[in-house]
Amino acid sequence: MIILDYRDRRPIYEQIVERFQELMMSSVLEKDAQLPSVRSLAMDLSINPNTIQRAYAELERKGYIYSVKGKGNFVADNRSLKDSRKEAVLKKQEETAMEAMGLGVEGAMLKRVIDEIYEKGGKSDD
Amino acid sequence: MIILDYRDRRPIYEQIVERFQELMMSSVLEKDAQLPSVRSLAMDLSINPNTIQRAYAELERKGYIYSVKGKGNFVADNRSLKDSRKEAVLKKQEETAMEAMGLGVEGAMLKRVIDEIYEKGGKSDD
DNA sequence: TAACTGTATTAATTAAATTAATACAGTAGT
DNA sequence: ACTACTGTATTAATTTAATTAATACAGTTA
Repeated sequence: MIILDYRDRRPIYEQIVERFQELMMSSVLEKDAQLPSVRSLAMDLSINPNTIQRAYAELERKGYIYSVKGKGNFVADNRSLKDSRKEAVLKKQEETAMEAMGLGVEGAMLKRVIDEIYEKGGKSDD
Repeated sequence: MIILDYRDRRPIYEQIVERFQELMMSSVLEKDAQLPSVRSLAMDLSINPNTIQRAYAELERKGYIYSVKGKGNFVADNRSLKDSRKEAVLKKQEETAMEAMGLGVEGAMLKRVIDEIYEKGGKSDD
């Protein structure tokens, strides 16, 4: 479920946070699903439990999970988080378009990429 | 020309590298333009010259600049680098579209963002 | 009670970025 | 030749953050 990249210059706990966010935002992990326990995931990844603890604390701080002492960590209601994510994606789209324009890439080219992705995904919107 | 963000968790030298890359990819700095000297930029930013040295070494390694001992550092011929950047931007566009699709954002919405950016930029492509 | 779960805390270790202090070498102008 | 710039290289010290280690305490479940 989680794969660490030690060449990545970002800290381990951050990689873990991001990976779980992806799994939750893409609905692979759904509301109230239980995350691996701090100690078991630490064993799996061969790292210190404190590092998992830190990652989970971060996920909770951001509202992605909630924890119940003695029971475990669980995926939070993430509908509002998905909405935030949508906004962030649109901002990312703006940045991409800005840079593309600066490089002389035509807008039509970007649109073509979008069409390819959405066709593959089985969706059609226009 | 360069502004450092000390809250940014990325190292200073990396911020400097990225900022110069932006300036060169957007043609604000053109081929053979001279960069500030190692020592003067270090003074301006109130940091150690070694840090600038490292940033410039990185820029040279990546092919963005060339250095002439005794004279200074200069913007390299960056036509091929701009081509690489175009490819990277298209890849970024793919990722954005993938995530957007996963979140249920319609492709038409992404295209609308693109149109807005390109209109503002004075360009028209379709 | 045993075996899980999460949380908190403090200290030690590790790794990387940054600074500091030099030294050496090429260029340009006087 | 001298001065004042430029880049490059090197070594050590400092600083900061991530990670590990070792515990302790608390709630859950059977």
